[in-house]
Amino acid sequence: MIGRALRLLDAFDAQRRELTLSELARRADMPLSTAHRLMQELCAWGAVERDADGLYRIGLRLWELGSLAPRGPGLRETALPFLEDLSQITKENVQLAVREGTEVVFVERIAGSGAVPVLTRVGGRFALTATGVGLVLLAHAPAEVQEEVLGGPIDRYTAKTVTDPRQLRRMLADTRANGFSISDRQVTMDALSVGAPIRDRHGEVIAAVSLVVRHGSTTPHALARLVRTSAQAISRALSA
Amino acid sequence: MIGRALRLLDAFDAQRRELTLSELARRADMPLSTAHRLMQELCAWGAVERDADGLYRIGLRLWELGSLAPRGPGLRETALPFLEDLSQITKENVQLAVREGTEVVFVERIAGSGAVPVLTRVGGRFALTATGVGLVLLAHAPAEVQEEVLGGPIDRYTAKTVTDPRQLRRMLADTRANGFSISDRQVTMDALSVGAPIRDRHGEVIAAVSLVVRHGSTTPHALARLVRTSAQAISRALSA
DNA sequence: TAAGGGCTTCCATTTTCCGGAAACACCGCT
DNA sequence: AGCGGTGTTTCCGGAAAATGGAAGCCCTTA
Repeated sequence: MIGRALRLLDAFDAQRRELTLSELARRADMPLSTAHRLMQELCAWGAVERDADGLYRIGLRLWELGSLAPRGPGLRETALPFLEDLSQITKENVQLAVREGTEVVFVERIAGSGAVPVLTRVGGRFALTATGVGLVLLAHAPAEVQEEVLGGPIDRYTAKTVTDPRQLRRMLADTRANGFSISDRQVTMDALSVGAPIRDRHGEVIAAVSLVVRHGSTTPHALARLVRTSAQAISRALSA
Repeated sequence: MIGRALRLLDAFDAQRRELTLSELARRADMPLSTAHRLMQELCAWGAVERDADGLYRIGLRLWELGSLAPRGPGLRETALPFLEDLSQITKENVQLAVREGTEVVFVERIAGSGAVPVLTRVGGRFALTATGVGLVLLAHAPAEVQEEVLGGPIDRYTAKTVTDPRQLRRMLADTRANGFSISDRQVTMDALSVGAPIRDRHGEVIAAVSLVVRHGSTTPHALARLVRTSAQAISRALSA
């Protein structure tokens, strides 16, 4: 069963990049002998590595494979110059993200020189309902995804986080109508983000870009124009 | 069998980031029905993705996992500021690489503003015998690796590529003695690279950094000082 | 309309994986 | 030294899952 091996790999995360065999077996909930055999196979192929200390880590081989993901590094490559422009002009935080299931995955993040510290990490995940990029991606997601997200429990991060499905639906409609989203202090009380959709050649929304600024520092609509323009430029670059 | 699934993933490379089921089965040399079932499992987990066009691609999930590799993105993170300094000061190309088996794997590459175009790609591989980083990593590799590399056939890229094992051994000895390596036009006739070792807290060489400059533009020894200093700074940052 | 290429499903066979158990290695503690 | 604790490795028979040929489906092209 291939699922077993994948469960083992799942045991790694940003906090735990190095694990002992026992920890792996515990976290993946399987007998030690099974974990041992599977890890040996993964090791032989290079998916994981292990040195004298006996700890397992994600291997280079897996990283190489991962860097072939079109929606990850592929997207990142073509978008990067535009994101840097945006960062240069505004001196604010720029984020690039895609949707995976019912979550946002951050693909790139450029920290602006004098900007609010952001808590997202490249490769990290977040709820679709709170961030600027999340709202854009949710607004253009298939109906079934929207229902699943709006029907389920909605995480609250601050007093300003919108958790009412009716209100969220209105925000999504606005996002579609305006071509940009605003998340005002929904993640932290000192930050606001403005997101815009990136489309493929067929017009499908495949990613989102956003600016994250300190609350009150600028008017959202000024940012919206910049972000939308940048998103459109990226869309064009992708279609070329 | 887990090896089967890994063989399928191996079918992807930088040239072929999107494959049909048939191509996958062909490249991994297995029946269509087997490939189909395995790809379905990988898809369900998110290791690969597939949209309406039916093509398979590496999935985000795999990219996320890959970005947990300590020797890849982990090393990159701590080294990046130093590499950028080096790039700022010299305006030349900076490369960061590690050894995997008998090859160099490039972990980061910063293109200098007015520098020679380099042909390496992040996540790409190269022979240990030709580049500046390769010579450093080979010079400090276990004896068995050195034997395997020097004993086997040695790729030639230019008229200046050193392919004689005796001469290579001398270069490796020099590299160890000097604390830096010089690859003079061994990869392309217009470029020269100078590499230096990055060590972990135990003094083991775990990576290498290099400057790649146009041949004749600067004296190698001036570069060597810069690269060595930078490599030592990175080593210290890693041990902290 | 027929042929070709690609994709998906089915299912009996057989191969492989599974995981308990036992042994091993290495601590720190008494 | 002896002892409990923790982590690792190997073994092997029973059980379960992978395998891949075949047949059917859906396109596009000739």
